[in-house]
Amino acid sequence: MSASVKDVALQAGVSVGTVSNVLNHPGRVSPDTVKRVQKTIADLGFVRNDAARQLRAGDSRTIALLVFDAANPFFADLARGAEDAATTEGYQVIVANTSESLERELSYLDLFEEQRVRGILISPYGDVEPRLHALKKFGIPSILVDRVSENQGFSSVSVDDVAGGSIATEHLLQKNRRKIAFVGGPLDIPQVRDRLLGARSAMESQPEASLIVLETLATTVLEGRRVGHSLLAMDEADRPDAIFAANDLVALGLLQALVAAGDIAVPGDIAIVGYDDIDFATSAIVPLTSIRQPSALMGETALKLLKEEASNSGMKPRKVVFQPELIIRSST
Amino acid sequence: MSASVKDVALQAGVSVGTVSNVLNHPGRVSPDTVKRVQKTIADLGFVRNDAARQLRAGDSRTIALLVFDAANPFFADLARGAEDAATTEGYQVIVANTSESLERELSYLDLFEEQRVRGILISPYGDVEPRLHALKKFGIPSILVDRVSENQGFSSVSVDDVAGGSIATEHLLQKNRRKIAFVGGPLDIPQVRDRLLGARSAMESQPEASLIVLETLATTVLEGRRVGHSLLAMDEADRPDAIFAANDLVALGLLQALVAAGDIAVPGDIAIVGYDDIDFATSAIVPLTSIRQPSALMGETALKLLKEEASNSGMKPRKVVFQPELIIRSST
DNA sequence: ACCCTGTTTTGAAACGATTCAATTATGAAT
DNA sequence: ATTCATAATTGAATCGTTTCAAAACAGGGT
Repeated sequence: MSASVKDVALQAGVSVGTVSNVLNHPGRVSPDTVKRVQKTIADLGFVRNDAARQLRAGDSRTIALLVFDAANPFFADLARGAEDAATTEGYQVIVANTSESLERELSYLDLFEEQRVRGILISPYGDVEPRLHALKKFGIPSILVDRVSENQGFSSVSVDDVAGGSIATEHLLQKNRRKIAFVGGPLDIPQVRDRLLGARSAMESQPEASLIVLETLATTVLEGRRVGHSLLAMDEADRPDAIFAANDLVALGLLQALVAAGDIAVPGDIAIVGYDDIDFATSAIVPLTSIRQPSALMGETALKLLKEEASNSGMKPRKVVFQPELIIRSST
Repeated sequence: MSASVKDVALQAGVSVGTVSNVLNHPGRVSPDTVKRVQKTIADLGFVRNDAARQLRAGDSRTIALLVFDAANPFFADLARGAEDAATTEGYQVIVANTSESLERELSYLDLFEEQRVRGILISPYGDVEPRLHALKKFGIPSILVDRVSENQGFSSVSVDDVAGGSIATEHLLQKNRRKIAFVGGPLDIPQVRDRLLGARSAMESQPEASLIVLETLATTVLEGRRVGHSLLAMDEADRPDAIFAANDLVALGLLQALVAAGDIAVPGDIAIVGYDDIDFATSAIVPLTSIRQPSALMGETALKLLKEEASNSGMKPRKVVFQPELIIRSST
């Protein structure tokens, strides 16, 4: 159907080897020949078949980025960072979204293995380290983003979530809040767990303060709204006077539910801190205090680590940890 | 390095053809043999090489989705719709983001051509129809999303942006606003142009009302904020009393700038209508009136159209147009 | 025994690039 | 003229699958 390297060779009066060289090592070919072959390529509309290229050459230019919630702007920013870095490095990034399904997560990993991608950037949802180990043995390195390796087996780029949780909670305590609720989940997601852990450790400095945990099924706006409504239904005396939300989406959902009702003031009755500092936190109904993570920089860093690991498979895992930053706005 | 179909064949005591059949047409192979081969595959950790598969079989299972702003939740929703549909159809979607760069847009199209993807879903940024035509001739169909084909050459899934613009503007007029500003850009993006067109046509019913256009460089929160500040700097008498923003991101940016200043009330002094009805519109500082598009459904529909076109290349282009819906909230 | 009809299985021939050892051209130096 | 070193070109072998015509097998029915 479409022209192959052989057709080009025939038409240009050279051998297939020369055509391939024009494509991949133009320096080895005389300038005249390069020009002639390129003209023929244009005339015939030849387009190199990447499957054949990859089969023979053995290396892919594609890097996969696997996240569990592409709707979260935090991941969109992270992806952009990775993509920008990839473009300058000559790689291509494909983004896949598992929508918080372990099944999909594994099935995408299978796919990437069949495709022999050059490497994987993953913000894991389930317990995939064993699978990633197998991939590594197979020759496909992974970098964990927004999470550290459980057993030091992988390089990672993350933010100190324990510190973040602690900063957020300290801030609330400092504002004289004493009945704090942590809203987020599921709790087996490490990011969520660590943020909670940080919150707990901050609580220790204030023995008379209490922390309750309201677990959600996902860290989404919808779940936040759900919890918000359940807070409205609560007896006023029992209500917390502050909330630390596991991420901004949950925080925004809470805000929607609480503020829409009109009889709960933020931060008057309840102060709220979110996490991620997404763009929309600024323009929220009550501009949201949040913990900022350098999302694009994280994506960029992860890609660079991966690049090194891909070209030098014997490397020791490295761990880059960024520090989170408290951004104070009206919600506290 | 890794086991091939030949290794499996050898180890299992069958021919390579049989191994391939176990993989692709298990019905043709006796149950015993299937079981034996599958065990060997597991033992050897064989993973099919997709490049080889695609080279020989000639067809790819991959569909590309190319958008110009992955940070816009509208596109994230659209992508999710397409992904979900793809999974059930046995396809895989890879998402690529051009960040509003024509150069990147073309370079991704080149890449997809080399990869012989099964088809392309694209929300075009620049004038890519000629390029898409070439791809079609080459055997790669495209579906336009969120935009119709200029010359009827391609199937498309879109929302009637002219109607949307008109609905939004009528709503403002009905609220007795007479000095309306359209904020968005660049104006050569068809979506923006059409929304403006709709606004203009709605204006005709109110000759004494005026429409000014404040063009932005991109439809982002940042640009919205920039325009917002320039409005603040304006003489109060000259200020518009209503804004129709080309999308919700711009509207949220405007809100941030206007409301933060404190001396402009929304909707008191200026009413605002956005476009897309993203999740965050609800939880905005002033919940945003917006024009809703069925984003996930659009993605799903686009994928289905593509699937049909991929298996039957002679099809006439079809055009699916959804109707936009006005969602009224506090900002008007 | 033999024929016939399905089922299974086989294995060589693609697919379209890249690679690399071998060959040929080029031209400067003697 | 001849030699030699270097540059440019060749083309067969290879990557790991799938395909498909042909061969082998199984098991009734006569």
